[in-house]
Amino acid sequence: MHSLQQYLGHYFGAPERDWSALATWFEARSLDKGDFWLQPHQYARRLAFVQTGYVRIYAHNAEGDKAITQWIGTPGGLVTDLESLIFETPARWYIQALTPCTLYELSQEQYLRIHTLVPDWANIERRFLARCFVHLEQRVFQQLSMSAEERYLELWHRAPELFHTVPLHHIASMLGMTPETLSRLRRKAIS
Amino acid sequence: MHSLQQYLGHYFGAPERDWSALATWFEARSLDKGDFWLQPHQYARRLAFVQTGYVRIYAHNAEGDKAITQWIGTPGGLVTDLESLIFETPARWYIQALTPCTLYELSQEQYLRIHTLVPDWANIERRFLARCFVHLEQRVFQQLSMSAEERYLELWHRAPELFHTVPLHHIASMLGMTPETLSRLRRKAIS
DNA sequence: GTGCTTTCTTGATGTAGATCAAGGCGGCCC
DNA sequence: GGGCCGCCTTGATCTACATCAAGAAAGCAC
Repeated sequence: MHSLQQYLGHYFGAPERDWSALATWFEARSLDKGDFWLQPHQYARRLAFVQTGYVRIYAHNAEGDKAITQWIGTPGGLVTDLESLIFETPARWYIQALTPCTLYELSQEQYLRIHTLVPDWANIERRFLARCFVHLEQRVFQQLSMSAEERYLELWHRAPELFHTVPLHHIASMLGMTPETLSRLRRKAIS
Repeated sequence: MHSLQQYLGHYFGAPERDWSALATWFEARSLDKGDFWLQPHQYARRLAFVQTGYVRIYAHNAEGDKAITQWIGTPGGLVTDLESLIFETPARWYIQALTPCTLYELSQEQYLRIHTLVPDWANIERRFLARCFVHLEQRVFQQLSMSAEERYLELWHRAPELFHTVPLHHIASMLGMTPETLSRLRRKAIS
């Protein structure tokens, strides 16, 4: 468990800076398991750092018969619907607590005023958004270049705690495979 | 064929603005078919708009035995290695001309000075980077939720000109399938 | 605790898409 | 123009992964 200030430093790429002033702008909030933090057609109007617990970001496929988990937010992670927040459009993602959660929320208005508090915010935000982009670029590349087994092993090494904290079928969905396939790959990896 | 100013307006989300001053900061450059605009371990130090021609952005898989096309840059599109440009790290992508190309280049130094020319550049750039992020988010979602055939049809509707301007095996790679599969899907779609 | 729901596993079978191999054809170089 | 090479297609075969179905185990409500 770390402090909000550490999360800010980590996410915005300046861990040595004093983020305490900005940290006071956030508000704590808790979610029960299953609660929705956001649903499609709402407007995001806020972002949040996960303090404890796990949330999944998902949407339905075009046919509407399957829920696709795009991402699982973990402690220290930031969650929002970026498109909705920045462009003030209706959200496209469900964001739902997979476990009881505590979050630190920042409203859109406060977010847009960070530059009055942090002089070089424009530069920090630029690097933050670029980091997010590069991360997704990497994910696209993985999906184009790796097998289901390789994707599973990569996640297992990067975030092993996920596998005993959230339902495995959501992990399978995020990795682009069925729960059965994930189950078999796990058995294979253990032996 | 459109002007650089139109590309700027389109990419930075302000088509009505007068971009002529910034446009003078760009330099024209041409590439022959097969030329590399960037290779891994170089530093990007610039970005470019494609005026005419097509470029592919690719990298080798972990085993090093396959080249994975991440993206094909088309006229009006912007190409760079964002991570290398923003964080001044060695590039990870090859960027290569698939056809003879003309580009408009902007150096990293000029890029970092745009804010002196465009007062609300911070906001424009923020929206630009967020747009890029959302675009990749959509791509990840497509790969998680759509079949090879659906991905092919989606690209065919969105960018049909690609299919008669660049080698199909690069398109197949970008779509996450083999050239044989793309060939069979094309035949199926025609009939 | 009892019952119900959700999750996970396992096996049997099906299939989308990969791989392997070969041939045609068009562009391009000399 | 002849020859070569890159590209695309086609067929045969293979396999990674999906689907379908069932049962065990664990969590949760009451």
